[in-house]
Amino acid sequence: MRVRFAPSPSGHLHVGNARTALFNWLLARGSNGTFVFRIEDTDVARSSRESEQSIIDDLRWMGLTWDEGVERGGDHGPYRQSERLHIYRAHAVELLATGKAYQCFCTAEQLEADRQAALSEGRAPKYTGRCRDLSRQDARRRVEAGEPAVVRLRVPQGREIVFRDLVRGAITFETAIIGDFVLTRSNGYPAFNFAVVIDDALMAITHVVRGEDHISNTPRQLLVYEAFGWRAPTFAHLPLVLGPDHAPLSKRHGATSVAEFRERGYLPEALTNYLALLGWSPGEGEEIVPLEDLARRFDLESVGHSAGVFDTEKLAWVNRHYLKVADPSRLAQLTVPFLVRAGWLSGATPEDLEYLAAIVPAAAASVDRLEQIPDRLRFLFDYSAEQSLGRSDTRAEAEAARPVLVALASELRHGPPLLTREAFREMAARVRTATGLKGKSLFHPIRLALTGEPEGMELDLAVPAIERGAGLSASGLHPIAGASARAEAFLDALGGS
RNA sequence: GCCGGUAUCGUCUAGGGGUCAGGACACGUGGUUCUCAGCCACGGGACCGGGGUUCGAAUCCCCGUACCGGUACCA
Repeated sequence: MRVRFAPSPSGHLHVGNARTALFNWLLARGSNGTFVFRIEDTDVARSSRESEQSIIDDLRWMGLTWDEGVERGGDHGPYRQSERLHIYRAHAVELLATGKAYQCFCTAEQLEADRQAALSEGRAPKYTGRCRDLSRQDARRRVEAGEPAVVRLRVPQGREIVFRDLVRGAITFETAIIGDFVLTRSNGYPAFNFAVVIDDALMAITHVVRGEDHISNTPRQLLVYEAFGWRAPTFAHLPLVLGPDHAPLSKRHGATSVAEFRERGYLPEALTNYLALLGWSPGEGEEIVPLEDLARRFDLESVGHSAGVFDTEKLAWVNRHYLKVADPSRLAQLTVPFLVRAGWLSGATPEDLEYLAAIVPAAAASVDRLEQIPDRLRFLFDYSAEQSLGRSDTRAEAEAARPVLVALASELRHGPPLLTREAFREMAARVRTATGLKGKSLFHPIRLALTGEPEGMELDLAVPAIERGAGLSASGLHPIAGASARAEAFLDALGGS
């Protein structure tokens, strides 16, 4: 089995296309097949190398590597359409020679007028065939005179084109509604339906798996295969990805590109897992299916037939799962850019990474995305007793809890650093004994004094994180005040008795 | 307009001539005796409409309707 993903490099990789790429990749991986990556850059105005590179980066980030294609090579290259122009030209000449295609000199204005006329008369707006019967001599003369020409396929009329779609079954089209479409544009570039067929045929693609928006291109492409006498591949059309309002997913729905999801801190395994289950189901209500399992179990027959709404909430839930099971040091690495952006880290030293690996998982377990981790770790790097007490409810609570704060400061002054959750719990128990307070009236003031925040992660996790951070020296991290210093500062800021 | 496709909780879906129509996300309630988040438990919530076939239709057939795609010298 040989499959391909062939995006046009005109922007970032959209999640809809990413899913198409994923399904193709899964098919190849699951069948020991070959995944070909081709770039369709014949629309010169919209294509760019930057887009191509970003698509490549996004595919690699998702873990979708290709066996043949751009930046990798292979026996069926080149893999960039702009480098295959000579191939399309030769094939256009071939069809011209056999009379399967002809040159057309109609101007854009004529074509538009024909179209309007057809529409107003309720006819199908297809090419009228004005140049269909021009003699070759005439055509050659006009071309030599410098008249711009396109090459059109001579579409046989009165035929029925049927193909068996692996997702939807038999689909039928009448050629009567298909006009003689353009194969080669007047600028010499091939049109989509022509280039695709030549590439897929020459690259020996066996299964064309693409979006549903290509269904009506399929009969045209089948006609091109037929004109060359080539055997057509098997087709499978995937349902589209929609936004919450059932319109095609677009920027106004929020993030739509893989790059954006990466930047917001979604893990690649979460995106691929989510995308695979949008339109395909493993069956028995399974929701978490890692990439390797997907490759083993994915099949086109159980791909759904209807378009799916991209649900960011569900993606977030999947991401949370992978965040919880992610390796701590990987998590630490992935969080670095976000901490740098927050201004709490310049360059991560191995020492910093070790520290982060110990604390980041606790923060990661309670957020949707990596992007939100700095906020959960704010208590480490951005402690300010004054600022905390600036909140009136915090000040009131702290004043009422002065005995706890005094006992806390005293315990911290005399005791060792609280490097473990046990050490913290024992210290808290001593404060409870000293004050006779427990529960909320004990712990909440401690939270306020040591983290500077009314909410946050469990204290027996937060406090050791503070203490370990305070013990760090000469690292790239923003300095972290220790618990004892915080308790003193908090009491100071609270003012006299 | 014409051509093609699609239709199960708000969303992703399982199922499929007789089921309490199952799961997940989201939502609501409760629990986790510091809080937020998380996590756990429980709860409400669906077969597009109309005909037909049948003892029986959400399931099969037909007709509508809605939505999506195409109808280009975009891909």
